[in-house]
Amino acid sequence: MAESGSQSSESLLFLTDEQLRRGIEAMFFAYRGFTADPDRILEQHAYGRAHHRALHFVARYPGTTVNNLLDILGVTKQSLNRVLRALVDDGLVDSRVGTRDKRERNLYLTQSGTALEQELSDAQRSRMRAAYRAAGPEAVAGFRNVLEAMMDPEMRKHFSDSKEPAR
Amino acid sequence: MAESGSQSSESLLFLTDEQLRRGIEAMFFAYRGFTADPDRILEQHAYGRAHHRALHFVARYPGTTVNNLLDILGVTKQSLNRVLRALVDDGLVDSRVGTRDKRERNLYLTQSGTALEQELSDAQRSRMRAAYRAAGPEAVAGFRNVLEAMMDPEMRKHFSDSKEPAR
DNA sequence: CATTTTATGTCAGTGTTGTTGACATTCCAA
DNA sequence: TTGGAATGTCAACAACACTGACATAAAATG
Repeated sequence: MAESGSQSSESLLFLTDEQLRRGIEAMFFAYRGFTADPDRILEQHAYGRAHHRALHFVARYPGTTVNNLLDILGVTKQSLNRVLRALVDDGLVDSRVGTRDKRERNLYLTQSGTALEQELSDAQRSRMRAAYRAAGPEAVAGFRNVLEAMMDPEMRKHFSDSKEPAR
Repeated sequence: MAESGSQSSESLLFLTDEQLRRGIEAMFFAYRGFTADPDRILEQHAYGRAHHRALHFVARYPGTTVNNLLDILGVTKQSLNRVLRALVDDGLVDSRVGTRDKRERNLYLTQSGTALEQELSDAQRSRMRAAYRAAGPEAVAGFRNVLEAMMDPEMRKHFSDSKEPAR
């Protein structure tokens, strides 16, 4: 991938504290933009980012268990449970007792859950698409490579597995 | 900047929802990694991310005013005030009545404030540097371009101005 | 000079999201 | 049958955001 430039990695990778600081601030400001659109939608439904994250990963892994979500989201079960309960009570998430292991709950989005997840997802994808277009194709690969390198290693599996999952 | 690839932008910028979803998850997981190291340090000092952000931008703009910080951080004055008061009370930030305009407060880091900010900054820069090194120089430019395009336009000024500020 | 606006600080109340700790239930597995 | 895993729930608490209201000082404006 890449390495199409004329200069070697070493000569370009002299990183001043100033350059790193700019990268840090870019993450800060960009993450605000990244969450801004979904936040506005969530507000209308009296939900927060925690609900968005739950909806996202239930949509991503239909039938996932609570424990799997806990691992991905990195919060306590009490915290996740509060959020999931609200979504289940409101009829956005269906929590079915596991067939193989009846202690587990398999989580699915209902029709209205799918609808909200789509609405949130569309908004977030729209901004991501615009940013990708503005930055250009090479930037997209670089963006993802830096982000992946910035993750905690344990999290990388959630990101790396199923490179292009069954579609 | 870039465009050194052999394919045109258009052919590479066919973005599937799947690719966009991966970008979204990359942001989510990477931001967690991005804040993980400072969070651990802050915990020991009974501070949170809000304190880190305040320290960062006071260090970045010594003598800045409360109003300017409010604009950058995008929180309410009550929220910022709580954080600033703690930092001032603990002797990490010096709040001096403005000379030109006495309504304003000019904010500076004290010696111990500088020390903590350095500690936090070092940790965060260290991870950023590692990510940059792992991803390579082309990735760095792409990373920053995508992030900048993802920001809300109003925020871009805080990021773009003083490209390489007086050093 | 009087009035208004601006910058800041503060108090009270509320909501979301996270945390610990404790305890109950269900059920797989040794 | 006992132990432990998976889940759910209750209570309490903390960080960090919010709104609304009010106070003070000083600049700006008429």
